Amino acid sequence: MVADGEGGGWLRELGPAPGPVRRVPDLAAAVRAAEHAWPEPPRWVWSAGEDLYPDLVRAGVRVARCHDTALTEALLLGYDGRHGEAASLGAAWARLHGLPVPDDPVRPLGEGTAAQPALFEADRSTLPPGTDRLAALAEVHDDQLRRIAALPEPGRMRLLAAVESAGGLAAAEMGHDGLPWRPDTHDEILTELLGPRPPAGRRPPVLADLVTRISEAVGREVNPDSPAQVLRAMAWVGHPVESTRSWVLERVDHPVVPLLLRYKELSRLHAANGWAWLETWVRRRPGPDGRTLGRFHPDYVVGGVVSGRWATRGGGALQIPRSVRRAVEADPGWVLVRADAGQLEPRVLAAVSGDGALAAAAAEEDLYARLAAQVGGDRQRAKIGMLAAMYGQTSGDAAPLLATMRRLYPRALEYVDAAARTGEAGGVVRSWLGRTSPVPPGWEAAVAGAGGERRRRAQGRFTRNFVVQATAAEWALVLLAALRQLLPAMPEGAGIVFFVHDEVVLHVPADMADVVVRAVAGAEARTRAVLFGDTPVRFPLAPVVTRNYASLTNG
DNA sequence: AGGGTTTGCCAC
DNA sequence: AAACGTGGCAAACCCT
Repeated sequence: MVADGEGGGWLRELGPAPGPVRRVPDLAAAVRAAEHAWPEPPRWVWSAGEDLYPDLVRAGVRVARCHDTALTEALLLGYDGRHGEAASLGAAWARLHGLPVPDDPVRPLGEGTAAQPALFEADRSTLPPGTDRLAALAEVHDDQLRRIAALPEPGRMRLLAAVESAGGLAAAEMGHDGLPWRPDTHDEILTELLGPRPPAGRRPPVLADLVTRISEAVGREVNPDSPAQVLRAMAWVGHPVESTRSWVLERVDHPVVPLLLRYKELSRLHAANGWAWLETWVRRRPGPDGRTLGRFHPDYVVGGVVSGRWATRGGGALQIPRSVRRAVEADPGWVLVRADAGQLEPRVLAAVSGDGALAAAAAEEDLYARLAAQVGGDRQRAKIGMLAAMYGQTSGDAAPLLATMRRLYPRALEYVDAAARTGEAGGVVRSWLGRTSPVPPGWEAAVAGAGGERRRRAQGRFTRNFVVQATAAEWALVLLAALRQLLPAMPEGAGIVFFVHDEVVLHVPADMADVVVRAVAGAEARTRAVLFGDTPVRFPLAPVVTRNYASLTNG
């Protein structure tokens, strides 16, 4: 599929017997028809779903599957150690023809709730003018299939490309539907904690009061937003500190400390998720009973993190603080279905390393409790030991615990230790499906000079964590893809509305909650089987039906 | 005035 | 308890 920038486009069936080029005046209508007319929906090949699919979704069209050449190109380049090279259709095509490779188009930063651009607006393919875009796309697609087939494990990369592409679909759909967000509840939370909303640019009353009390406690004017001024203030009152981080201040016994900590907490809320955020990111619409309903529309970036986790552009969707989650509430007559994969990373390590003892613990609902029994300590210490093994922590409490871990879970520890050694030596490691770690640019020079040994160890911690985090990220991608397939037909706006690393939230009519919960369970089973076959490791999702997000959030 | 860097905290 | 992985983001800071 190629769009013409005016709502239409060109289609051509690929495969053993390629069909003719079809010019269609209404791309959305043609896609909708194809999704229904064929015995099985097609796998759409397109050059950047990020540009195309949001427009289709806005036009009311959803597709079952796709092959996104930009996302796939980035995976294949990364596999070859070429992270960061341009991955657009124009770039891939130029490399095939030995031509100068254009940079990828720069995407605008998050646009908040501003009006969306016109249908199928931008041609960001970066192909030279006059190039037959459909032919170029087919050529790049062919080439990608060949490169995948030539890999040592083609099936894994084929799966990774498929779920990365499906992630692109899910991201656009979630961004469109949005997370149900009550502006009135958010405003109540802010007013409770900060006082009434101040005029723009002014501090809310509670913060202004704290500034006064902080200055009084110190004996001179202090702007608590300025780390430099706070450092000077602490020295002035006889408690010099090396930084103003809250865990450093917490250890200081002086009356100004509680005031500073309270100020930090509240000013963070005001700056990051205050009234300005609410205006920018939550689109309001009238609801029943005169209430105002809202939607938070994150702009997800699939594969935006080296490990394959998603990022977001603007709005901070992956860091919604616990204090405002009460504002996330299902519409009247609807419910939220929330499912998060508890202890995902140690379970992933158990599955990929094939460590029998760790897999036995990972067969349980509470992995850490089982670990504690095996380690002969308490749950908290077992958890610290496991995290230390995956993050490469060596100081503090971790050292003796690590020795125990090495003895009890030799294969699991060897798996991450080997990854760390590879990283320290400047090598690359790969996730279960083949996502590949980057080597920092200028590596040889960086490790040759002063601080080189520290750089090596840092890279070792990165690759150690990469093999686990990147595989956990693809577990989540497979889950999203499976869930998209297994969900029943639902009314407009219902479905997956939020995703953060190891957690999905669905917003559905209340009478569909049961069938959705079953779909989640089915998606987990399918994900486990597709990735790890008949492993004993479980990935408990424990889907919960609720009206309010906060009521089920830990902590 | 404007851009890049530093600091610190939020999430997983 | 505090230096152990991936990020986004805002305000202060520093320089041109």
